[in-house]
Amino acid sequence: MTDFSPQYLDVLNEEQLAAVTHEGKSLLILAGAGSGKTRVVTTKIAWLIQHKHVDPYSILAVTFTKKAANEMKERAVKLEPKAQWSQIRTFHSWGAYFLRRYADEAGVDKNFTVYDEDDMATLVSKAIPSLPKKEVSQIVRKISLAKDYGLTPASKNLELVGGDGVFAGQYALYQERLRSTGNVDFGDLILLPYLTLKNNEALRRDIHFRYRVIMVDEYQDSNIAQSLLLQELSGVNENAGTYVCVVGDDDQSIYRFRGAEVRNILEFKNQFPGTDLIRLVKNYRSTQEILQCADCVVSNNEGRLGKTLVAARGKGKKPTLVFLPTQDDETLFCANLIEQQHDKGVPYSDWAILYRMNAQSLGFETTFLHSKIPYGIVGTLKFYDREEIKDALAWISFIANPKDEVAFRRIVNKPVRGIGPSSQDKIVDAGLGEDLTGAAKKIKLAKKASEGIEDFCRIFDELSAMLADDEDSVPAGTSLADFVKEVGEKTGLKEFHQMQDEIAGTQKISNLEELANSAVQYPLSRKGLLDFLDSISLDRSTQGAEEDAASQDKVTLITLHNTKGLEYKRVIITGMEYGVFPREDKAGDDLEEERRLFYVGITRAQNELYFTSCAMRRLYGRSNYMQPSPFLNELGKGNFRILGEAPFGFNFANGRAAGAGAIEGASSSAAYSDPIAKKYCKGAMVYHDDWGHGQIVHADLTDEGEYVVTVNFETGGSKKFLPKYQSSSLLVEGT
DNA sequence: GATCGTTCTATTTTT
DNA sequence: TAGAACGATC
Repeated sequence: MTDFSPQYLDVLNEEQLAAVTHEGKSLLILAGAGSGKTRVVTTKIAWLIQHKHVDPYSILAVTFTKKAANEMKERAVKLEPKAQWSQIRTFHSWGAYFLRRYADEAGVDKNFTVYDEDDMATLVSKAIPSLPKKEVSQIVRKISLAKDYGLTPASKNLELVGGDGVFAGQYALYQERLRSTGNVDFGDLILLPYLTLKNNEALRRDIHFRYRVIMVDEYQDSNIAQSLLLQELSGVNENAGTYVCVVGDDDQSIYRFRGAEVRNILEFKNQFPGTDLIRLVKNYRSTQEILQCADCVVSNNEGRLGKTLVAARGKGKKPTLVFLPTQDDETLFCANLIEQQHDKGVPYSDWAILYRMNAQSLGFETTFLHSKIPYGIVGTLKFYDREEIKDALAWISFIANPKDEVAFRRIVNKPVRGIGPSSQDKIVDAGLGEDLTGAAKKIKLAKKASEGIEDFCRIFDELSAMLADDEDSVPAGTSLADFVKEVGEKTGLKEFHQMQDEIAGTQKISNLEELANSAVQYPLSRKGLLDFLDSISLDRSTQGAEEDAASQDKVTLITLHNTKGLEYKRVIITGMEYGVFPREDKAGDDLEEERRLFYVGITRAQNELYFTSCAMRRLYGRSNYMQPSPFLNELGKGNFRILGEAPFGFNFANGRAAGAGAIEGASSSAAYSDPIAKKYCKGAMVYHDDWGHGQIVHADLTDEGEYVVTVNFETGGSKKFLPKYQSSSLLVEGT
């Protein structure tokens, strides 16, 4: 490799280059939507290794989603193969890595698995008996939030998450019970590394010695605990000299309700003194018209650092706001629009339908099914949330860590082995904090139950015996898939779910097979099993759904939240009504977050953007008169055109609303102000040097924002022209 | 432990 | 409206 070959720097714009080559204490990159931030981060990693001779091993780059982490790693390695030695992973998977490596220091079992919210609920209801289910899930939410805020049961300010003295006690009981299982929950993956580092100076030194560069992507989505962890990791308050670079967009922070704290990004420069700020505002994704709307909307927010995106692409087509009578008209309008464009060669996969609530997808599904428009929904029933998958995973988790009370309870009596809740309680009480199979064998149970336990333990032993203790003794030609398959067979789960399949026509068996297949890349060992479980619990994403839509030419139905990081050629943001978006209980900071969500939605669109708003909508089985979303008034004067009739009394700064019933295919009546467009308008008769006489039957803008017309010639042919470049060969007659 | 009828409730969800 | 959740019953 040549010592100096940064051709990859040539493709960067000025700000991107400045961000890549920045040196100093720390850097905050404010990266607007579509501004090429992944390119900047990956190039920076490559540049540091190649040009600044930073040891790749000493670079840590964290993101929030597995998908983003994979993409970042892949692109960085492409630029600089040595980046494969850097740690590029999600915050939580780094936490899992840290906790396994320093399990003793952190006080967890090396073989821990990660509890999700359901598991947490089971634990809460066992740690605090006789609580109604509703309260249990409330407590779980509060505990999760507390951990996101970096709060322990002993923390003074639990009221930050709405917790009082009672809650502190409940949190403590849960925590005690959780520790006795040896497992961790999601919050622990951040909070425990933070606490461990904070209380262990020697370990902290080691870590500071190891990580010299730390980068965090999507920093606007970080929570307090993550910010605290970053401070300990980097040793910023101890002058450890680590270079910290965070990238984010305060305008795209949409996970406040889950503990994300915009203030992390707003106050970064205070936490990391000497921080430089670079803004990336050149947008390579959307047309100028779309970005204008986005900017107008988000400038209504007060709590922001402020930036205005600049379109690198053409002006484009004005977004369209469509007023419709009912939600059924809304789905029909979308279907017609998509179908109409499809007839003209626009693939279904160009389109995404965005909505605030999952419930809104239903109407679109029905209509699309009816119209035979292929669609895919992002983010519904997740694979790993399915009953049969959870059952199999509970068995696998229990074999990894037989102290796992939650997994034990889930599987011990499924299929029925005569071990009811009271027997389960007896076993768990006797064996809290130890191998529960051992405890189960020791204590005295009813005849039926003890026979069941014998059976259960036999299965456990047989399955455990399949796994190699160390990597060297893994038999050739095997994989963890063999084990997962055997879990289905031996435990009776397969038989159990086969019955369900026959009764309800479900896909449980094939789901179990799919689970086994996904384990094929892991070795048949204890380590392989833990890696497999980690890969599952740390990637609960709606994997594949987006790629699926593109590869199979489907319309994407998706919640606004789920669109973050994605882009589509044509976007329809639906349900633009007060009460739906924004919800009517939103005010202050919450309203600003809703507005950011709108901003995220708008900036997903590359070429075309539509908003739909209904005068009437069924909500919770009731029909309601709706007011247009106040956000529509924030789109900015003249930044969009209107189809349909705005509800009475709703005046737009923007002005003109088309007459009643004027709902039509959006591209057919475009009013372009450009003189060329005026001249070559729809209906005009033209003469072409080569093709003869004809008429303009259609006028539109291309993806690049160029004015394009379709001409039908007397000879029968039809052809598209860009008049801007054809003014001499394509003549308008009668002028 | 399964099934049926009644009652209640109702965002968003990277890990 | 629709689903989950709970209690009563077999």
